[in-house]
Amino acid sequence: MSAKPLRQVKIADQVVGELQVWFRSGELTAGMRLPPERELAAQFGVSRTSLRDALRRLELLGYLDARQGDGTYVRVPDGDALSQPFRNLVNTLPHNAADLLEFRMLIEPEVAALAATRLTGEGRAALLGSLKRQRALPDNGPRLGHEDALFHDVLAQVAGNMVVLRVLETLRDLLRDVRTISLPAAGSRRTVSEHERIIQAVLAQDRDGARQAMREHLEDVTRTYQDAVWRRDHTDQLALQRPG
Amino acid sequence: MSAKPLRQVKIADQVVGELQVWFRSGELTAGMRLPPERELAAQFGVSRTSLRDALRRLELLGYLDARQGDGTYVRVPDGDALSQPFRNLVNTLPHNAADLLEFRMLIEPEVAALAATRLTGEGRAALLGSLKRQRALPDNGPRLGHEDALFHDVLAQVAGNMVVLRVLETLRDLLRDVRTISLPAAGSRRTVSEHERIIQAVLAQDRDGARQAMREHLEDVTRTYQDAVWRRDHTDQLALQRPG
DNA sequence: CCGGTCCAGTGGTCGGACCAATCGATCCCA
DNA sequence: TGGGATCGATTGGTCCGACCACTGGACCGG
Repeated sequence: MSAKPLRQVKIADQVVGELQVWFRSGELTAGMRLPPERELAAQFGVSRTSLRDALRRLELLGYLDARQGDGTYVRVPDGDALSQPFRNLVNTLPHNAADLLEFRMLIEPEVAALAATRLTGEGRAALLGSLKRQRALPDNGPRLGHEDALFHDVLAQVAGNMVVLRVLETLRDLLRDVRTISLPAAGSRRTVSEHERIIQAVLAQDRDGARQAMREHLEDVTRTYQDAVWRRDHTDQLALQRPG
Repeated sequence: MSAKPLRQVKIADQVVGELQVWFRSGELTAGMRLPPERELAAQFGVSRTSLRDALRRLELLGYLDARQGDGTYVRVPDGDALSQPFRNLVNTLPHNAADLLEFRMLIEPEVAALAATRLTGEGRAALLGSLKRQRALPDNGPRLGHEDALFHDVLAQVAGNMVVLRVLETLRDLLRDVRTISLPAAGSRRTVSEHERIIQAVLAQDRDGARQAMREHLEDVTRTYQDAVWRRDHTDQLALQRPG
């Protein structure tokens, strides 16, 4: 006679509910360590499987942080968790390099502009450190790609929006072909000098300058990439005709 | 000596990645049933535990629907499914809502600018149709939110970038509650007139004007939202002091 | 042709075992 | 005595095999 459950309530769901109640009671505050899984499972009267299921969900939503060999800690969800719908979306969508590149070109100049307005002492130090490491790089060495990614990451961090930071990371990951092709073609000297221009503008808190520098940098990367691809496709044709 | 892995990569994470590859290959379409868990686990060479872990994550994000006794089905996440797990997160932690609003403010002005440069006959018709419907709306009726979402969708469609379109859609879903707060506060007249200004700029293929109009519109929305929240929180305080 | 029954297959739950990472106490040596 | 290496207990991560709960469809009887 009562409402029929359209969806069988899973045990993990109930546990999630109980844990949320526990959270809201204020008894659990950020940084605290939860009891061990085996203990919690016994306490709730469920198997460790179901208990873990509940914990994983809360972890995915950013409320928990499980560390192997240590414990599970309470934390307050930040943009890291919120970025997941976007990351999954981009990862699931059919890959279209043009759309992804354009998307990045929409976002990142604004990120540079934001960074210029939100520069802190830490941010200044991080940017200078990145610049120093980039300058010390050997020409076209294998670490250029890594430092390049790191630079963009630091910049997004200075901008202070975790969601945007993670989304940009995902975009870069999906566009790694672009990087491996266009970076060597551009050469580390050119890349680093373009980065330097961006950094200088941010350090000067020149909002428009930072945006413009980043825009030109990305346009340059895109152009180099397209040229390199065009050249590769055409030399491939020639290579087939040559021995070796 | 090499980079230290800050986060141990879990098996379920890898499986999620492989499933995402499968998704975007187009081989899996909505409504399809996945192979049984036992079979999939064998196929990926992992235990059923880890495989289930991956499936549960994709289920939480709205990409899968598991039915006991039947099977696990592929689905395209609608706004509800996608935003529901995260809605609490947005509503209870203002910092997260701010990140999302800022993210939107980064993207959408550029989308408006893009739309202005890529306007086609179809796009013109769609925008005019949207404007007409918006004008015919009763003041603060229930359909205002719907038409508002539709307007932004049409605009992104005119801009012609599928990735950006879907990202903005997700953003709006996550911010749904924000909209229900700020829209009535602004009133439909003001909202529609701001939309109209954007549409006019796009129709005139005025790139900078469209960007600027959208930026001001979003700033207005954000300000209205913050005011409304501030007022709500403070009237809550007063309500506590009053009887009833 | 209809309705009920039964059964194979599927996701959900369980318990136990072992692996792997971490922390901290302990021990050893300079 | 101080510092560093070692080892063990603890904890989350993974695997396995079994069983439960539910569903859809085949089968059967009227």
